[in-house]
Amino acid sequence: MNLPVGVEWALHCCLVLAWLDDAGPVPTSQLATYHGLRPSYLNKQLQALAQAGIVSSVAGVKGGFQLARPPQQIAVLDVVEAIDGPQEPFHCTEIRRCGPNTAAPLSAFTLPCSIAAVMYEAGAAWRAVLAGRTLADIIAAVSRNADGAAAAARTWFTDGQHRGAITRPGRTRS
Amino acid sequence: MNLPVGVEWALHCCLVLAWLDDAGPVPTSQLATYHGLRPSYLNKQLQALAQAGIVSSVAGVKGGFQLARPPQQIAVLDVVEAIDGPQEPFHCTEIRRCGPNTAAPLSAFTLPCSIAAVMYEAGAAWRAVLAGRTLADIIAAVSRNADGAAAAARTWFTDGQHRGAITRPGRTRS
DNA sequence: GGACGGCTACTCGGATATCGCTTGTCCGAGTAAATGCGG
DNA sequence: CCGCATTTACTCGGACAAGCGATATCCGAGTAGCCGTCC
Repeated sequence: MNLPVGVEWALHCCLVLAWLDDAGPVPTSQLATYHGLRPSYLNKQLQALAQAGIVSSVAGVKGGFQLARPPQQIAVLDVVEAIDGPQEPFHCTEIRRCGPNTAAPLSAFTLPCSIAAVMYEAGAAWRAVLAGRTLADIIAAVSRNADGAAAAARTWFTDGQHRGAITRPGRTRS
Repeated sequence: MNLPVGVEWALHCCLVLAWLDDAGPVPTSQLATYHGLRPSYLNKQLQALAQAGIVSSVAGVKGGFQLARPPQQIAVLDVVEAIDGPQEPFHCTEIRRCGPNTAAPLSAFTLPCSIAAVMYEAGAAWRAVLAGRTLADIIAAVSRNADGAAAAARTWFTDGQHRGAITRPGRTRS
């Protein structure tokens, strides 16, 4: 029950891309430098986002990624499922049918497994929260909590500061 | 974002143990045969349940496992966390502080990351559903959907049928 | 001076290695029942 | 026949491997800007 690290990376990148919406495409290298992440692996996450239609990629020398939809139309769930996949956390393998009950009539199993039903209900609650929060909500929350963040990011990116790439160690989880 | 298979196994075993509450301890081998599971690996899951205080183990020749609490006091969340661990699905690594913002004053980050807040909220919703459903609820649901299941299990276990262990292939996910 | 063709540098995109964690297995410590023996 | 010590078989408990997915990296295809040349 661990979400891939790429989910966090993708969400933060989407937030930055929303802040820089009108500034043209942003390349992976700048996003990686800004967040202190490895460009190679971040590239993979952004590819997944592009394949899901959340961001659009433009090739070429001034290329990069930009949001494909306005932030109000990007749910957090969209980003999570783009990286992690749309599968349920819990998979029912119908073990209630694997023991001596194999001989039982098939009609006894028309209704779903009650255990799986509870787990699916929990998964639905999880997705409901993520589906109800959009990128616009996060933007609003950040502007409430740390108002200067958006402006600072815009300044950093538009001024093209590439100095001092602060890399963080890979694979070591604090 | 995948729950270990052991979660499903543990929940089904708890259900059976609840049905056989007054019949004394049930050994791993019988639980494995009944569900068509590998005894060695199931033993590991039951150990985790015992360590969490959900089931109590009795050693010896007629030993096995039995529920340590009445089913009304065993939430589904207890079983899930006993197997999967109590950790959040999402881990905030504070990447907002890793880029050029490293130089920013610490006071700018007193409030939690808005992205992490949404993810934590989703995790809380997930746990809330699992915490609100107890083993007794599942028993009630099964008796509604498949009334004969409990009685059939009781008969199978008390009659001591060990014949024909139906094993299911490991690692192959249908 | 303006337009065009070629070049270059930078970007995304996917194919390719590596590591940790879940999965899977095994054997030893411990215990309670069963058994044989003595009273 | 009853009580007790020994044996025995069965249980849990934890230590020990294997496989797969997440993590991490690299290089090739493609494109847009730039530069030199020609008209």
